[in-house]
Amino acid sequence: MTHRRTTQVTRAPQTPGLPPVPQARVADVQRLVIDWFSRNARPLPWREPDASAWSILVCEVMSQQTPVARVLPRWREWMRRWPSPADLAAAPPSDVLIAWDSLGYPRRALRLQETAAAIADRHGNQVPHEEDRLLALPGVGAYTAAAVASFAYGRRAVVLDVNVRRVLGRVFAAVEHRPASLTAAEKRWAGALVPAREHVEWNAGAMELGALICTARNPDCDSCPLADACAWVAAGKPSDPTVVRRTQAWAGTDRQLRGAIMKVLRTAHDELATSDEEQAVSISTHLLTAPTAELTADDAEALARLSEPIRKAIAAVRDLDADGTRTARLIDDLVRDGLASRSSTGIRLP
DNA sequence: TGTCCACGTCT
DNA sequence: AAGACGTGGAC
Repeated sequence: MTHRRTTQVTRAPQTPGLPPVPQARVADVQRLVIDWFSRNARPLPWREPDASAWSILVCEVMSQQTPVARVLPRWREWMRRWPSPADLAAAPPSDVLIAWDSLGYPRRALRLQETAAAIADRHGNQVPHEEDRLLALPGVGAYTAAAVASFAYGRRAVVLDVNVRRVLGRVFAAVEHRPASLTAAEKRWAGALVPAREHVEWNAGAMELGALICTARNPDCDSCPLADACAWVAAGKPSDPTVVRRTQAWAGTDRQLRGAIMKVLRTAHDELATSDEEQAVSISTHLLTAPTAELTADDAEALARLSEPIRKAIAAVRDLDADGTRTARLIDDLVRDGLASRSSTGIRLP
């Protein structure tokens, strides 16, 4: 501990629920996080010094909503195939969606390709440095723009994801969670905590701490470098009764069924793309949407000609919607949103 | 086995 | 500005 006066506070604006923080505490916490990160950072490829800004942007978009372990193999494949934005912009969307695999939220893949085209066309194939220009790219919001500015270009940015918000909230405000929506006031408050130097290490370290130690459910405070400095620990780790954990409905939702339809299209395209014929990669809409009772012997033969993975993917769709009416409607939506396209013989990836 | 969880962007 | 958006692994 420093022996500076602990009554000295930052110039952070007064923010409801977010206390002013003594400067000395801030300096201690910054040092602890940065030192911890230097010893405990996972050796991820996008953290290598030679990682391109493009590779970092791709990683950040993939990592939205998705754990590192699932991102890693797809990110490697993407970087091998599309090492620059222009490479991705030139790829067929079907290849992009297949390479996205089951990362989830396939719209992110399409937006990433739109972003690649924008960078190739308007930014000389170079990922922009400025947060406001990054923010203008499709699929890039406040978090991703700040993360790229910080991690790819070393700019002093306020990187606030749910991990950082949770760590800062616990350490400085003794609260278990932050409310769902990120306000401008909270961003200003957090911005006052970003050090003038080593801000990249601070940003990355706070995220890493939130991901590995200061987790939402079972924080490993025994291993935490901030345990002695943590207001939440000092307060006895109070749980916040106002926090309602949202449990998204999943079973029976359109999202679930859409995912199953997309899996059919990916599987079919991947396995059947041996010729240029539309027919080869299309799946008869009828096989997906006909009520089970109306499937004919011809339909059964058509199914039998397909490979087992495709049949299983189709069966998954039919299990979720034996009636076929929802499937038909969702296929319309997918086509409208550019995730699928119609051909003379059925439905396929765009 | 299922239930819970992750949590940024867009509209 | 609350809700939609996908998936698989942890518990």
